[in-house]
Amino acid sequence: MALGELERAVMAQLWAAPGPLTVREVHEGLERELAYTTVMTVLGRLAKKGVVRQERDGKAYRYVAASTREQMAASLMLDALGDVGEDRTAALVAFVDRVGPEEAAALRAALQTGPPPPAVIPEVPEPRHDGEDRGPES
Amino acid sequence: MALGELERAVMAQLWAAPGPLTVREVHEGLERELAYTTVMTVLGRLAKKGVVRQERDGKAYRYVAASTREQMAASLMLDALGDVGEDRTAALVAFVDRVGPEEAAALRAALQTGPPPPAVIPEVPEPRHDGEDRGPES
DNA sequence: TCGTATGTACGACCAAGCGTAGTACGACGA
DNA sequence: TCGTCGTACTACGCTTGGTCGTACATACGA
Repeated sequence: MALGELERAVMAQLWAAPGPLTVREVHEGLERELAYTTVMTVLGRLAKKGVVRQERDGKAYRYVAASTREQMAASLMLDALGDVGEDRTAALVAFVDRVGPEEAAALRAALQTGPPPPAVIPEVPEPRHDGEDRGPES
Repeated sequence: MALGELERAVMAQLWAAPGPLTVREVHEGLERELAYTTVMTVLGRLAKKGVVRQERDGKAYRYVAASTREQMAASLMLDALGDVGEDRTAALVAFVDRVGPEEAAALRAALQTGPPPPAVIPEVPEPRHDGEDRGPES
């Protein structure tokens, strides 16, 4: 589910906003000069894809991103990792081998707060949940 | 640089093979019934994208993947991570929060063999290079 | 030498997705 | 009633990926 250029710009608007935005607000927030209907079409398509939600507000709609920017990035990373098929380990090695030191530190920290290295793979693959409320896990 | 369905199938063939393959070999290795020229076109397009290399072999070409499956997956993961913009840390947290225990273990191991946690972020963001030979870094 | 098999180069067609926008139509306030 | 705001629907051009066909070169056996 790759987004196009304009779609990404629109998502950036939604992510940057403190709350749901109307089409008009997104339209005015964009750098480019675009027709109002163009933004509306894009928002409609994003809604159809499930990456944004429409909320009725009087006669207008307000749009809000269905998941955070970080969650979406994580999903894309998972997808990329899934493409590799079997040997995910090697892919992860190649990955950490190419991230910068800041990212490596972030990974280390995130892994420390996680569960201790399991001696045996537990039954349930996901022991803890705290930020998992994305809807369309297709 | 996302690949299509057929393109991924062709890449799977190339990755599974011990060495460079001719168009004919890829064609015969594919599950689907396709015209020979279809496979040739796809290989040509992959070559134009830089994900496969052509090597002359007599009158025929042989095709080989430009990078390993794991490197390509790592690249895609880096791309996804780059999309997030600023707060890569949060994205990485969300990522490790959703990988399975095996992947977490692989990440831990990879991070241990890596450089020690820097006390201060150095000037150059990428202090070490060892597996960085992908060509078209556009 | 000629036909056939093998390969490559190039062009073409179609479907889907994205960027862009216009038009039609309903609700609402001046 | 009329202009404004907002939505719904349609449309068109471009790019990309899947799928081939045709043309052309070349090697090889009859």
